[in-house]
Amino acid sequence: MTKVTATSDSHLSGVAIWRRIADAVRLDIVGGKLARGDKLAGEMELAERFGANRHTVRRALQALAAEGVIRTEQGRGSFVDSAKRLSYPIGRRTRFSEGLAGQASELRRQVLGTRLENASASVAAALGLVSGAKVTRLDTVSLADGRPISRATSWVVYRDFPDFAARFAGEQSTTAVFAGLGVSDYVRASTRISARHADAEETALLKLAPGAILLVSEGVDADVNGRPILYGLSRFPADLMELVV
Amino acid sequence: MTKVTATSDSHLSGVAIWRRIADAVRLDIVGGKLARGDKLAGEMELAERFGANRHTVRRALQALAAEGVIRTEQGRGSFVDSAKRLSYPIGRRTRFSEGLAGQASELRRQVLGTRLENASASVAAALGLVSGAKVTRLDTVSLADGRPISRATSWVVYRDFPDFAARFAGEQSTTAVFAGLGVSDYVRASTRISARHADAEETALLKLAPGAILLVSEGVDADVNGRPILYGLSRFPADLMELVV
DNA sequence: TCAACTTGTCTAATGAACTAGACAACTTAG
DNA sequence: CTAAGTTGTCTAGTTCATTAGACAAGTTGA
Repeated sequence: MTKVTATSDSHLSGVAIWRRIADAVRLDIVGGKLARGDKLAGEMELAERFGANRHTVRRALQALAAEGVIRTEQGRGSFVDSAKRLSYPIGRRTRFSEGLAGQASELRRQVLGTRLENASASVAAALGLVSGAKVTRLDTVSLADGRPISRATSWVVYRDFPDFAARFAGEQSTTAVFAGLGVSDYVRASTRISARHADAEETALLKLAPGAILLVSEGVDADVNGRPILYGLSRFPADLMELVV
Repeated sequence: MTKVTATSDSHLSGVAIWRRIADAVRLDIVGGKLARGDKLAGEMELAERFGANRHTVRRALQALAAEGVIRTEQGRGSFVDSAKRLSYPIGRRTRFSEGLAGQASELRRQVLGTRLENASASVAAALGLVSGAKVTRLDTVSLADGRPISRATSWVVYRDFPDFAARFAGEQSTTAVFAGLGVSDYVRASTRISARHADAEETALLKLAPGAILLVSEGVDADVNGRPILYGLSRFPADLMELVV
């Protein structure tokens, strides 16, 4: 378990001690050191381990209980109440549902909306367009067993696929939509991965605790001729997901 | 620029408002929205944008100035004083120095130490050993232009490469060490990527602000026959680095 | 039943975080 | 030079984070 230097520099970090303790304990759980049903150390022992007060530890445990990660019972202790992280595979043939099959019993992609917009500098660069060119934007949230696990935004060149938005309403899968538009196959041309804190909108949509960390995956899909067809920006809660290359 | 809902839920997140503002502004800088030398919005405008007090914004800017990300001048404003994120390539032939060549003028790997230890459950599983088998552990910190950009730990099967630790003292590159041990080529068999907050030791070694986010890359290198030879765990400051697949 | 150990709840005190307002000091454009 | 706009620095008050100690309430095993 990771040690947190408590009192000395909590005011320098801007991150409350109870949150750092909660993060450390959650890491042991989603990282596999503690399995579902395991008993956590007692509040006194945790307080000593982190060099903090028992009340501070209690606040961390309350946050984890509110997230559904642990469950606390008076007189007995706290127990792990969640599973390991899901692994999202990334490769040349990244497909959403195939990769997670077997790790969750129910996968669903929910469309937040589509709209036509002018490509920003970064979107235009990724798709090989001039800045301001028309693109179709698709916003989605994906759920595994009812729990949100990713927030994705995709941009498609409007000139090449004017029907993209309309077709997506009927189909649930990007692969199927492109198949209907004459693109029988596509591959991931490049992927960039970074990490940051979730903003307010992401916190709400992904039902996260405020201040949660996101893994951000940014990539371009290209057809068999290497022409860019889709630019995607996916955000995964780092506590729930890991990316496997 | 990302909006932060300020007063309403700062106490629920455990992350101070000034830190969230600092993170949002830093994200605009390392993400490329603001270039070196650009002028930031004024303190009043930032305060309004984030729904916070000017004093709170000032604290965020002071933190960024202390990190060396911006520079503030009385009567004039604040200016960007740092460059974009470095991109670390990940693929079947991940090599440290090759990938970053051209992005920094000086790359250095510093050996913190080597030691013989018994494989933990996760290390044993990755290398295909029984738990407790002897492995050589190597701890390093890498620097680009004098700035720490990664903290890595590697484990090598002792039985297969008993001289690994000794040889690493002379050579600076893992590739060169394996070449001297008869492994002419090796490839990355698998990579898992996650993200979390830095702990106290990582914060110190990587010279980070407390509470910084790390990208964690975990992978196994295998020789041409597919036999695992090295298990590596690398941690990159998410503000300085992104991973490119 | 009893003793030891667990979590739950209360009071109290200190310091940091945040807000609010005012004014000084500096820079720039007119 | 002047006016407008910028950052720097005070004071003051409220809320939250953290510590400390004490005791209640539930669980477990001897």
